[in-house]
Amino acid sequence: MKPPQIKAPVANTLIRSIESKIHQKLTDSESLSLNQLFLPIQVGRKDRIVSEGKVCRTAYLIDSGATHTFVIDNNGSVHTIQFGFEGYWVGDIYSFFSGKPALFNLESLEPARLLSIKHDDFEKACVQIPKFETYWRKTIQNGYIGSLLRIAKGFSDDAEHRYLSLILQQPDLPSRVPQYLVASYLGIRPESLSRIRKKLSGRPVRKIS
Amino acid sequence: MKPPQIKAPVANTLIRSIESKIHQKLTDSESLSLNQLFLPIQVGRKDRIVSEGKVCRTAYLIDSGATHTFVIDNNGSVHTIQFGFEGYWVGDIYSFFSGKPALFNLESLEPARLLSIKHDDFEKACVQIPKFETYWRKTIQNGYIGSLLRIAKGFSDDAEHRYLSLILQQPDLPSRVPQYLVASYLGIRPESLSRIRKKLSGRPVRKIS
DNA sequence: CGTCTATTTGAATGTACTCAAAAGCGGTGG
DNA sequence: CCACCGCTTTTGAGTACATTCAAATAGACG
Repeated sequence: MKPPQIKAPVANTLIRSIESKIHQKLTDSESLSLNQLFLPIQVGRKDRIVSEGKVCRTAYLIDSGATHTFVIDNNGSVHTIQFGFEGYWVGDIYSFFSGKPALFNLESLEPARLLSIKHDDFEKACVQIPKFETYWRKTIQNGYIGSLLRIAKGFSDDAEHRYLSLILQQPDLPSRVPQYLVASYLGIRPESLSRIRKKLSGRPVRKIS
Repeated sequence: MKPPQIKAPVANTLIRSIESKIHQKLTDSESLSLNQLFLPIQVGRKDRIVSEGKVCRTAYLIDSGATHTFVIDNNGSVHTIQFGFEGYWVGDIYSFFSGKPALFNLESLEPARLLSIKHDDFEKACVQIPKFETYWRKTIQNGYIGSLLRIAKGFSDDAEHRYLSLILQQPDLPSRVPQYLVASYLGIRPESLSRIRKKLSGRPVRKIS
């Protein structure tokens, strides 16, 4: 529950992420200030980072590793909202900003290094470093657009097409994420994804020798 | 294509929207500056405001009326991304910020009055009036959270439950939006929604046994 | 190696879809 | 005022895709 803190300096994943998104360099002073506000943490495999129903006023930028954000429905089924990889912001944005109980769960899929920032420090960063605020606005705008597109695609395409366009966009996803979670992201059952893959491969995956 | 401009002063829908969201009052000077950046426009019924594939660097705050944002898939079917009512921001956020062709279409459902702002003026507003920037960040954060929730709900619930929770949240929606568009929002065909409604109406809320 | 989890496969079921047509509703003009 | 027209909603019959339940197989890890 309480991940060990790391003493090592903040990786420049954060700085690189900001500079590439706002197309500007940060001054050394700005980088230093930001580094002081972020705290690197290390998590293991399948560690729960945020739990639905509990307040979490920390946001995380993934330095390395992978995570998934999900909800659990009345039947106990997992539904993946988002996978996170290097450079992704994860956490429960609702709880982070409102201070109310989180809507989603966040877990690591593999050992991961996260750059964490508390809400108060986040607000400070926005005030002290305007470039950071700009960076955040762009980040969240992109996230919003992405989720709208996902809604649109979810309607237009059947599961097979959704799977194909997913692995087209993120070819390494199947190798980093178990298949049943990919299914939960696509909104189908693991069995259905298995059948879709079988159909796409044209023959039983296993019996070719 | 080119809606008539209105000479009347900007309604205080904008000011009220900002003040209620940031929990602060605007000064007269701030209100005045904002009013100068927004241009009210009037559109009729079923007027196209933004078209997929065309750049639209204007955003709209609905003063009165209703809109819908949608995509059209390969089969020519309409899929509703969002309905807009009084106080909602509408437009293609992707095109607005990136300057690239819009991903979505925007149409009025009934005659509507919109407060429009061009991208350049939007940027000015963010710089000149920090409260506006805060307001915008909260607005877009809420939009993002809402779309994530919609994705989550879309998975967990079947069409009947999605319909029920929709009319629970927005009871007046069926009276303002044609049923086939409600269906397109729920991700089902009009025939299916008709059957769902029939089933729900045919079944008493509480069966006497 | 054995255990646990993940994936695959089979068979029956169900929900929403397609295609087709009828009925309802609202507005307009004769 | 009524007849007609276009659009929306309803209904019917057959179909497709994904689900559920159940079980076998494959893989990962200690």
